[in-house]
Amino acid sequence: MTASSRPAHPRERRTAGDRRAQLVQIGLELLPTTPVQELTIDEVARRAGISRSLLFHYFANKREYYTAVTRAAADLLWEHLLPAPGTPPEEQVTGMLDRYVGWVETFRESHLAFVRGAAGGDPWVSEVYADTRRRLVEVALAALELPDDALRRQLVLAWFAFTEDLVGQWVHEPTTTRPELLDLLRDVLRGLVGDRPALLRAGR
Amino acid sequence: MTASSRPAHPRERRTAGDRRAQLVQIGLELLPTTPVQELTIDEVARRAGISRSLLFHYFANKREYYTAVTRAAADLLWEHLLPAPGTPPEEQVTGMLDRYVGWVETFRESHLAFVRGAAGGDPWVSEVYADTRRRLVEVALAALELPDDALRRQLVLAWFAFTEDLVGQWVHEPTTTRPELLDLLRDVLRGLVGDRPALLRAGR
DNA sequence: CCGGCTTGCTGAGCAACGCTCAACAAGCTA
DNA sequence: TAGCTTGTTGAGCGTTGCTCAGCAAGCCGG
Repeated sequence: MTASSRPAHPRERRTAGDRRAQLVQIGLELLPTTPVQELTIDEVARRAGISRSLLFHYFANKREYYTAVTRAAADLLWEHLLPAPGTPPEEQVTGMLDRYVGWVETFRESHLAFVRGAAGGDPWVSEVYADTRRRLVEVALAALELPDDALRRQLVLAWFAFTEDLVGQWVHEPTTTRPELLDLLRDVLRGLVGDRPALLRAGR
Repeated sequence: MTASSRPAHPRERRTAGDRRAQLVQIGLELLPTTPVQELTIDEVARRAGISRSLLFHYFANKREYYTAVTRAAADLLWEHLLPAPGTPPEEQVTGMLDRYVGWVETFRESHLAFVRGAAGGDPWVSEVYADTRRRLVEVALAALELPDDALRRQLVLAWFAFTEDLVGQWVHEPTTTRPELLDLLRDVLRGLVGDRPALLRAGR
């Protein structure tokens, strides 16, 4: 009123791409403290220094926004896990496992929050991570030089669930050494789908 | 207006216990179609034929309501899985496994919706099912006549995650026969925590 | 310099929903 | 009849997701 008609924070104008990226980034930063679906448009807009309306200019609705955030988180994980091209097959799986545990160790709550959000509630969000997992199965089976029939796919997916759960517990209460954990996980996987499966008696 | 001042549906007065049970029951019926946290008070009250206000008389807030619904679902599962007293130990685990698969086969979407809701999002809801799982671990380890040290607990919990995931996939795409599935799950468990563990090299 | 176009952006406002509160009413007891 | 307990409701408030008409900043052709 007393001052100029310009707002205190002069309106910051960005390109569409920049703004979208910023909003997703803010979502990522809020992930550890807030379940994805409970992010409020108000809070995100406030942190971005924009109006609520603008967020709806970039995302049709709230769900589209937080699925975008979830996808961004899944992509970060995916890129971190993927073996460098040229890695010999036998090292690929151990490498991915090692990096996965490292990832969980580094981000702890943040990652657990992501998994929770991805596992539960909204089907749209679940589908995002389910997609990433499916791609990881392909990579894993290829690295193990095994065919990916339906049964093996299911077993590797279930082994992911096992791994996620176990590593999640382990970072909070390390009941074994890190190398032992890695060996265990690799042995379980080999036992499940390896070419001379110790467990997979149910061949077809 | 034209008729008496009484409402069309004459007010149905119930005891506190009955009303609470009815509301929880309605929540259970809505579970398969709606993620727990997205249940609207309006919808539940409408189905119960009461005002929104009354629901808040029985549950302090929305979360308290849907955790009650979740707990009810978890209790149903728990009661269905528990071995009958007097069952010989070696039959207890196979029996629980058999009943678990039967449960998932029977309720399919309903159960998957429950697991999703329990796994994701709201920590309060997660805790409800986490509690049930912890009790199941105790039962399982006792049935296997194994000590329940920290490592074994973690492994059995992770094996639950494995089982839930695999059975969830299997009911949608049966890649093996039912007995083969049960054998596989039992073998994996034995391999993980048995007294001569095929996989548990990481002893402490 | 001006009109017009594109496009990033906002404010007012609506509808749905969670939640509160004062008060009514049905049944019991005295 | 009076009074107590307790199941129940309607009005209403604040927040939140979402819409819409329109402003404003930069860029263009004339």
